[in-house]
Amino acid sequence: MSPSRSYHHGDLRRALIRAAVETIGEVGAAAMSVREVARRAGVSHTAATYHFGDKAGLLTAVATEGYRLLGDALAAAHEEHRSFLEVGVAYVRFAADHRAHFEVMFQPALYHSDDRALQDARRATAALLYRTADADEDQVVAGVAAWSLVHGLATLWLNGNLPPLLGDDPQAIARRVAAHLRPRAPRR
Amino acid sequence: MSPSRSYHHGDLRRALIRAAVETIGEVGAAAMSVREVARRAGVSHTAATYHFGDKAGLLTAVATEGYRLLGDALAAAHEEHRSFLEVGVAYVRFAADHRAHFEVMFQPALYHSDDRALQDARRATAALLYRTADADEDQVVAGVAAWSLVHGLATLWLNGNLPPLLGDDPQAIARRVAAHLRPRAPRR
DNA sequence: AACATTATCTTGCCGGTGGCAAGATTGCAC
DNA sequence: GTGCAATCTTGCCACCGGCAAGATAATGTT
Repeated sequence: MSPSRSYHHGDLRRALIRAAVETIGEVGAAAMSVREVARRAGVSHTAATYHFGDKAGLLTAVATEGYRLLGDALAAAHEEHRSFLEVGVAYVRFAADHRAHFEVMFQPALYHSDDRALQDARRATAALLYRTADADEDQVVAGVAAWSLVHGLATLWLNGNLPPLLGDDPQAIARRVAAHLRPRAPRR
Repeated sequence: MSPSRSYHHGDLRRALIRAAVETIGEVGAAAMSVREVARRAGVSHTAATYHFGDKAGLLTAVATEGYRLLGDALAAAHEEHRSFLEVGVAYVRFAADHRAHFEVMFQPALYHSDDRALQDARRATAALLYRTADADEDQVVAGVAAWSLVHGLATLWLNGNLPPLLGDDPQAIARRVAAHLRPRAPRR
């Protein structure tokens, strides 16, 4: 169960990602240092470099995990409510519950955006947002509009650019705001 | 007119902001270093510290300038077209034309968000987005929806998260996407 | 005109950071 | 149990941000 204390540590890779997420949650992605992350995992900083190549590699792993988690959350919301709006709400909730992941995911300059695993995870999640299966361009535009709305709302909320008047519950705000999207041929 | 070559440099402050914007445009806000910016201005790095206090102070100046420029752009668009949609388009255009400013503005962790001049500029610009003069909460929500949409679109476009299918002209995309906002009591 | 004061910029220094090279330790294959 | 590969550490380097002290130049005072 817990191979924490041992010889070669067990699975440092996962522990480092955990520590990185934790650190980013406290000091922000820009201020995160590999050395600090390694310190939290009780390990030398070059151990991290060994597993991830470099700092950007570590952040690539964080972003990849983020896209997978987001995909899971969106799929679950869709499964449970069969509501496009609730998928949007789930998006905002994800941003609020996983600030660190979210922050990294949308700063591609911080990681290796050409990484294979990352691209796969990103593509899979994007497919959930604008159902790209049907090639109808108008539907893609509608999907982009929906994604833009919830993404913009999430980021503005995260960095405190929303008027305090609206309260501090991101999900409630999301429902009110998303209602301003013109409903358009929901399923095909 | 150009006091560029002289004794104490003339107006280093403006030159440093220029250099910072230029550097950020090339390497991103996170990778910008005060030393590099100072180098481009032909000056020691502590000269920058003298004018801005610290690195965050320099970025505060960049963000402040950004909010002012954005406010001007939005006001001009409103003045010219009297169209709410065109204000949104202007927002996206600003993000595309001033990537560096935009990138800094919406990463408050990078600068001193409690700075007076910054708050003033930010407040003034925000007032243009959801006309906060009328206290009607529903109108504020409508404004937040509009801002969220264009802000999300701008950021997604900036970091390459839009489907290539839509082309590469941010303004054209903005017009199509913004059309999905439910039109709501435009003027008071 | 001489001097003091202030604003502006430089040099020198410090701890911290990311990355590399070399080496130590440990698990595994056979 | 011996060789081999994986994993981690130590030692090093250049760069970074920030501080203290000092140099230089503009301005004000008389």
